[in-house]
Amino acid sequence: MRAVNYRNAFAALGDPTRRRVFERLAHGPRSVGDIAHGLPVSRPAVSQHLKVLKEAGLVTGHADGTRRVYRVDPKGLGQIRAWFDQFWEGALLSFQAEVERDDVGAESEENS
Amino acid sequence: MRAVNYRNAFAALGDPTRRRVFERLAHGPRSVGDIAHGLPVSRPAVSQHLKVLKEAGLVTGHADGTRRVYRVDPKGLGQIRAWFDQFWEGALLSFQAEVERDDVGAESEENS
DNA sequence: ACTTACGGTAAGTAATAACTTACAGTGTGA
DNA sequence: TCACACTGTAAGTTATTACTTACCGTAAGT
Repeated sequence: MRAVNYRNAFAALGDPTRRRVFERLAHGPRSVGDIAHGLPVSRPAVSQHLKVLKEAGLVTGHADGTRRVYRVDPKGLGQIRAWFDQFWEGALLSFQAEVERDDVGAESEENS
Repeated sequence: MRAVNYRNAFAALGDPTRRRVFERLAHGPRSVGDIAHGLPVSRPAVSQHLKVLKEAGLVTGHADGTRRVYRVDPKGLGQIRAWFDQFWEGALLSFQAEVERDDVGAESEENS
């Protein structure tokens, strides 16, 4: 059995196409062919993405006739959110503490 | 000017080592060598990870003597959170309409 | 039973990226 | 100025992975 942690979830959502698949599912349950229709990849590719998303605990799938209907799994979503929230608070706090200590008004550094 | 979207952020946090670097920064600003000390990768690897995190808008870096001190960028964090929240609500609502599942309590597994 | 629709899996390929060592650049102290 | 400490970058290697086509199993309609 897979880990179903935020670890895999982040890796899963890291891929653009896979994130696209996930976003479609957020609008409601959909079949595989339905998801693939409109995406620039083949249906097998979508199946593989769904497999990864499922193992990451982000989606669940159940049979409906010959179709496979997938939907977002709120449990997996909650795990990422939990990890992120712990982060959000901690990082924000330690940042605000810095701001108050010495003035950090200059955010001039940008990447190339 | 870079996109600084949640897109790059997810890809950035997808890598375990890079996420490790990011987590260290959440405890407070640190120098590159400080981050690398204790990680199973070389210092140049950490530098490369920091570059990716910076381009993803997740961290910022400023010079302090010969050291480079990095810290978490709350702006980048906020962008992911915004994307995630929009998702969280929408997906959860359309799902809760169907069934009432249990919450996000189950989190115990580890791997590798 | 036959045919069709739908989707998961196998196998193979090509692009990405995470890592290494070697080197260059910059700031600090004697 | 010389030596040292710290870090970013270059170049190269290796493992991962996202994608393709081909195939197989299963469910529904005729």
